[in-house]
Amino acid sequence: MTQEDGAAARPRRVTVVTLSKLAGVAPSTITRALKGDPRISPKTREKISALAKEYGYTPNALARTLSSGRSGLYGIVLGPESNPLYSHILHAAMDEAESIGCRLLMLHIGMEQMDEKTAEALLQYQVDGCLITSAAIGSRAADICRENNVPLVMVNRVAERHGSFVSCDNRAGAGLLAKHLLQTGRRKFAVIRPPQTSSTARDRENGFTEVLADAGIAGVMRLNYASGWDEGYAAGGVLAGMLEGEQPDAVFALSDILAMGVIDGLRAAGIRVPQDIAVVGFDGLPESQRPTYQLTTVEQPIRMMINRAFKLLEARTKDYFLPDEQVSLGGRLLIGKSSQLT
Amino acid sequence: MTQEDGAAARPRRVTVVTLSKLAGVAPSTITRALKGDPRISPKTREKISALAKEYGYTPNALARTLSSGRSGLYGIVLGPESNPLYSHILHAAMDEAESIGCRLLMLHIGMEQMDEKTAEALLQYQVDGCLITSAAIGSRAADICRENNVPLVMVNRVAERHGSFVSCDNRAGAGLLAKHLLQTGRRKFAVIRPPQTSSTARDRENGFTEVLADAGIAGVMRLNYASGWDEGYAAGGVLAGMLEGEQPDAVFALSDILAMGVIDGLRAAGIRVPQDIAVVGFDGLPESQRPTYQLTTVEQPIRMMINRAFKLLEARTKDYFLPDEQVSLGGRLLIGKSSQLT
DNA sequence: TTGAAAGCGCTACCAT
DNA sequence: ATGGTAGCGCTTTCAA
Repeated sequence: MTQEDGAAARPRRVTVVTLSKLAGVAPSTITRALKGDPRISPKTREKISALAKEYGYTPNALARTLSSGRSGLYGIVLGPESNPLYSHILHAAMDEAESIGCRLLMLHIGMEQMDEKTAEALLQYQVDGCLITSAAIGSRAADICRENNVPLVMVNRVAERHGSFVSCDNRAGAGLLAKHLLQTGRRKFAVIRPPQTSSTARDRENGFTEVLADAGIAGVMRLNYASGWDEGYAAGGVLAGMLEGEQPDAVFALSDILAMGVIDGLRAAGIRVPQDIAVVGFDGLPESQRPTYQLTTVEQPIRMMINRAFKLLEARTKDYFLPDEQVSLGGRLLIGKSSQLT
Repeated sequence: MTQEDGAAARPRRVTVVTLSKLAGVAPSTITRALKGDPRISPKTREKISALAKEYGYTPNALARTLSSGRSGLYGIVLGPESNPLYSHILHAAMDEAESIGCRLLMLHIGMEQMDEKTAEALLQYQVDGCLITSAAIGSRAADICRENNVPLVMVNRVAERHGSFVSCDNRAGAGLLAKHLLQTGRRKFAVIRPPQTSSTARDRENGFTEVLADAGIAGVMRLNYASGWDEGYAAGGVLAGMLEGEQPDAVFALSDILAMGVIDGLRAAGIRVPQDIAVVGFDGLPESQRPTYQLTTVEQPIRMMINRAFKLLEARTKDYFLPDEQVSLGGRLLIGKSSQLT
């Protein structure tokens, strides 16, 4: 197919060759000048960058990838859209990507595992690495990545078998919540948790109950509910319907979005929060801090987590065989009116 | 750099050439066989696809793009993460992309305009087109796309000057809301709107007030508030503080997330919704249908909008010079308890 | 029905 | 300090 077909003969995009002819130098000189190679004379460099600007040259990232092996593209996999946490993670990732000059390929959203086909997209588009937040990765998909040296970093969930990850210190954070509830006089506890135990959920639950156990409290009620607002609301209704003697006076919902549902569910059934029951969550979503909730929770340092995750990824892009690295960052206890009134 | 450096000599990825040697045919035959070219004999085709499977061949999308011109990549630009609408749009777009076999490059999130640098990424990664939802595109960025024949389709906002777009019929939808409020006996109206008037906001506002005007109601109160929950909450407080005679008995918040804030703000100030004031929104977010809100609103047919948007994009990928096309889809009125009790 | 070869745009290497 | 050239992996003519 030549230039002459079609109604309008549109100008072909300007490439390094175009510029090289314009400047009367070799293509390689163009490349070097534009990427700031110190061996190029200031004069030549200036002439070339002037030309590049004038002709609106934009490098073709694909061609570059083909010859250099690096695409500047990172894959990202997000958890379900029903949890605002992932919107915030995505936003943080976008900002971080921009600051380090790379782009994000959206691969998957949802609770289900990332499938084989998605993993193949990682290869097809030659991503330099992939950020996995929450959604589990299928073993087949993980194999594909390993076989092809695509670095993977998990955020907000630990790698099941091996791999690098960045997480909030879920155990310690949950411990802070337990201590706070004990200090404010609560004695009868319930944990609302997702039925399938992710590492994150497990750590939060254990961190919570261990502190209680240390304080001599053993019997913690456990209720299984999927992790959305709707399920939390339903759980709130169930808690509200309990007999006087059975009803807990403090509830730890393993995520904020769940906790928000619990609060609404309790209130809809006439239970006062925090007077009758205190509710605490985990994540530190901005939504959970609205006046209607003022949720006591542990704030995950999302931006820092994302920053670290990209650092791990970048390092493994340069050297795939670096050993796995695990980063745990402390969360900050936010005390709101969902657990005490003053 | 040869294969021999590094600790482990990892196998080079299998390519068409690898397969061609294995099968004893030319590389072009591999390409043809794998893409189902009818000229290849069934026997050869089968042998080749068996080999491809056996050796785990994955085509390199970048190399393909370089020679064919099509990347199978679409850019996407989203509005601010504080509005769940965009999470739902993103999810719908992911599903649609999967069903047509392409991938999404996340370009920008937020209210600010998509900048020049982002537009350049469209060229660098040779995207086949770009979906713009809500965030305005800078004129410079639009120029870049036009000059380089990158098709653009807007969703949920009309193109300012020219360009294709898909939107919900905002005027008609808002009209439905007005009619409903009139039918349920409301007579004193307020519109809560964002200070900067987007086309979407304008259409909704006009569609609403025109129906009111037809019913002989002229004096509609207008309050300017940015479009998040927080601002809605503040607006609710302001409405609650109004004098008996001035207070409207029905409020149209131009988006659901804003309406949710308004409801919470009113209730926090002791105003009953819907008894004292009816509140309606626009979007049809799942969040707005929670028992705590049960918002009366107009549901945008998001999945269908996204489907149409991709169709427009695909068509313009094949022929950039197709005329602009505008699609408007009707929204569905959802009547909830935020506007009437029964 | 298949092969050969050119070329997409860029970079890296080896010369000079 | 700069030029020349091969090659990344795939597709697409043109030939056979």
